[in-house]
Amino acid sequence: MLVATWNVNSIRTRITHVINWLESNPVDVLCLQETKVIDSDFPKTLFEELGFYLYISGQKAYNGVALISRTPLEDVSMGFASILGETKGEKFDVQKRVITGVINQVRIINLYVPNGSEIGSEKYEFKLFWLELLKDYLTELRNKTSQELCVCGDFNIALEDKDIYDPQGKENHILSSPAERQALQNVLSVGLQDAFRKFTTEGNHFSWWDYRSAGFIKNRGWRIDHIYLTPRLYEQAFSCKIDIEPRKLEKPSDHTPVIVEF
DNA sequence: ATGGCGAATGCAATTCGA
Repeated sequence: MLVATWNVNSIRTRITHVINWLESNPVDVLCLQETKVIDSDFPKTLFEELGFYLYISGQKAYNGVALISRTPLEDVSMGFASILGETKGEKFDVQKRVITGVINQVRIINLYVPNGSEIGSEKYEFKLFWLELLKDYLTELRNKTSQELCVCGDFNIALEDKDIYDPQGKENHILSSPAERQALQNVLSVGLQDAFRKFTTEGNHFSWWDYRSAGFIKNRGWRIDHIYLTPRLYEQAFSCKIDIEPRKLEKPSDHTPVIVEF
């Protein structure tokens, strides 16, 4: 089975790139982030014409996640509240950042982790708290089902220095501060491993490049889009790659897809 | 240190992303 994750930075702007990519990259499930559109305006038709099933959770202008699947998914749900209950999850679900569904007894979880803006800001504190809630969400799913988890998305965190083009001084930078890394490590402690790092240990592999200052041309990138797997699935994984080709196109997303095969 | 680029909103200029 092939599962991919891609922050498209607006599905309406990127629709042609995504459709073309799916035609040459026959994945079973594609996890999209930053669709930036309300559900009624999501461009479904082109996907449906290719035979895909769509599960979407969007909002106006910001955020938004979607699962594009070749076969129907089971037990689809949106947001933290669907798993953690209204009192714990509800106020966080105003921002559409979480969607999950099951295929072949594997639970795909598609996440758009908050960016955090600046260290110490209100949004930074929100990001750290959101990650605590994510741990509860994953713990609950681990405890109440025997499903293996495939946790995909834009995590907005570079976990190691080698995930940054120039890590010097980046401990004071959003996406790589010690508190963010610790928060993600805490999430992973529920029993998740980085599929990409099973196959590639060296640095200089990135999934996001800034539009500004010719970030991609200069390969000034960050690896912030990840696929994490529970142990049995991790054992079964036989490839995990970053496809930088879509980042070379006209009017690209600033992120590029990551694909796992298991 | 700052700003740079791109998208959405809504129709100019601002907010947000990472």
